[in-house]
Amino acid sequence: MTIYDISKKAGVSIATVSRVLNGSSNVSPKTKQKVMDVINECGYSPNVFARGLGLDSMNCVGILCADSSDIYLAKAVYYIEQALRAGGYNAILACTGYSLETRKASLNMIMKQRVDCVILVGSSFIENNDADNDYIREAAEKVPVMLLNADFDCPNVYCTLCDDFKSTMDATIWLLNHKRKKILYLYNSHSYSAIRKLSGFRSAILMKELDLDKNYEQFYDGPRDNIDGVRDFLLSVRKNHIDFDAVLCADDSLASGALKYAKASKLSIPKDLAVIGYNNSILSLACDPDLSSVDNHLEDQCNQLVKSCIQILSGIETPQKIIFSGELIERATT
Amino acid sequence: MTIYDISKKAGVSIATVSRVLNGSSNVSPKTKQKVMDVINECGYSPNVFARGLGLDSMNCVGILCADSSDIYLAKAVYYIEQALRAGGYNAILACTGYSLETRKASLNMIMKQRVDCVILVGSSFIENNDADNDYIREAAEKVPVMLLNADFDCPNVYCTLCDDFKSTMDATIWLLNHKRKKILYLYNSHSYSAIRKLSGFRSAILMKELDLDKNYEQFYDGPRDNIDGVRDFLLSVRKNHIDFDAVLCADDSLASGALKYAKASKLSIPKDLAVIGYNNSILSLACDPDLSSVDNHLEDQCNQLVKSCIQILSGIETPQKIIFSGELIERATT
DNA sequence: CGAATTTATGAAAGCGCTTACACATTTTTA
DNA sequence: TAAAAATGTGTAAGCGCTTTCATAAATTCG
Repeated sequence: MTIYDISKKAGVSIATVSRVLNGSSNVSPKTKQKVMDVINECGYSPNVFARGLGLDSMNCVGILCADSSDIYLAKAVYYIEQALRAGGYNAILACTGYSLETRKASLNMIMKQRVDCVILVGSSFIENNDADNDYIREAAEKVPVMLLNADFDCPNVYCTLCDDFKSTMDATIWLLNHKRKKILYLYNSHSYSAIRKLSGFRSAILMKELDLDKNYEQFYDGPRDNIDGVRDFLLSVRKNHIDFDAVLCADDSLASGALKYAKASKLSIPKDLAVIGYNNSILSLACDPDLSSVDNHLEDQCNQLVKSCIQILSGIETPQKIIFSGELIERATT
Repeated sequence: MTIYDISKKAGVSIATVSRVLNGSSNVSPKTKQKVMDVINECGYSPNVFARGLGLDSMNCVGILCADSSDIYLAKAVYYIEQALRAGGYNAILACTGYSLETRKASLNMIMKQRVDCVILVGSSFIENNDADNDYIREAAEKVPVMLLNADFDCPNVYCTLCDDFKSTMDATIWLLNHKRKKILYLYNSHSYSAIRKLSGFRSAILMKELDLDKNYEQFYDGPRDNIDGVRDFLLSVRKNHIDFDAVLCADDSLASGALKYAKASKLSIPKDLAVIGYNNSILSLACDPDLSSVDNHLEDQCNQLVKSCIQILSGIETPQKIIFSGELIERATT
């Protein structure tokens, strides 16, 4: 079933069929209807390859993320895929892992698929050493690059992010205002947003005219979903005589580990220890007690990102940076 | 940069370039090397559309799942995508939702993309009313259909699944052998695997010569990640004078809710109430106490599924059904 | 009402690749 | 050593679509 079959049945040329298929204006209503009827009757749909060859576009965008099984990234990928499909685009997915090399390889692979656009999900795509970000600049020379949760200045790169700096600062201030004296900041990534969060934490400390202390910025270097590992890590931190009455976490899984730590240390939550997570994922409700967490409006961010994406692909001008703000959801751990 | 450019630079015809690109045997080693050198030098890669047009294949498989943000499905999608890519295939992802209509629509959409194969992730794709599964049979007439976690007899359909019947039966028997008298089976789906699990539960009860009681098979009809909803649901079950000393759950999120229920009812775990989850996801470690859960070797299943998939696409004969067995991971809730 | 526009349609030339077929060259066989 | 077979390479015909350009038909205008 090709465009020729349709053109024959409808008694028109293939050019006309193609025109109605592509919504060209120069077709008379009668002809259009006639062709549409035949198309529906035959259940015809054009061959994507041939169409791609002609248009050099497949109505397809590439979604890259480090690890689509990470709860947070999985949510993001889901929202993005849904929004893309609602907008008439297909999504091809590639998980890159966290290393620069594998990311480059994945991006190349995706670009070869002639996607109309790539969406990079997660700030781990941006390296702190700016020279290492050339791979993104190169991609942006060919197609629009959308970044979720990262901030990157470059033509043809569009960012949608949460103001992690402010959210973390606010959460820290909130803790300080609620009588917490020694807040431990716990993080597990050196990505752009992780760094921004850390700065927010520091700024809050300084703003309250307290002293910065590196002992209160702990980096957990284990696998992301190893909750017991986080617990053990905090136990060892405590053993080093670092005393804290609150843990502010860059991620809910870390916070989940912090709760396990509290239990292992027989600390009462939130009396002896306050815990705040980040992302407000399902983990924050699976925990016991229910975890307070910073919600960064992921769904809104994803919808906005895709909206921008589709606008750009339609040739409509679009702001290069859209910033959402986070919100502390107070539950039983604060 | 097209195949013509390469052929000129290498001083051969485009047919020869195409041959080395496709690993045809009829090229002399010298020519092959010469062409490869030019290709590498120019960083050329063939246009996927043109190639697709010629071969009617894009080296791409479609992954369908109801909801890629579900922890379990997200893991599966991740493993599958990784394995596919390692095998040289691209993955296009579509989330279908749980209704038959949206599933059909998504499958149609994916088929139009001329994927070489579709992978249906999760037993929710199989309807209990067999006539409703015709949409899968139709798809299977065009491309191989791989099913994860479902059992479906049909030419060109290949299933990789866990023996949920046996796993659930074993878990039930385990509970009975450990002095639990009144086991509540809690589930939230009518999918194929959910039904299989339920049968496993019933078989165990019967095997121990106990009586089946519908009151001990409770269906939770809320959103999948609403842990508090599960808690409330169990509270209402209890209020109806249904007394139980163990909850066997079809999913970790249900089990997570059961733990919340225990806490709300001031029940001690596992003394007053034993809880077993299913899937052994990250939730089972975020819970308090650590949740016992049935592990169904998801990663192995996914790798096997993709292995089968690639074999089929390479024309190698492959078993139509591969069954893994589950394993109860005992933790603090039993 | 005839000339100038506008609108609707078709013919045909690509898009970049694969591959059947033809042909030239080399190797094997009797 | 000539005939047969195997090997290596090129030519050209698609694959199914989009789109330019030419042309025919309908509309507008002076």
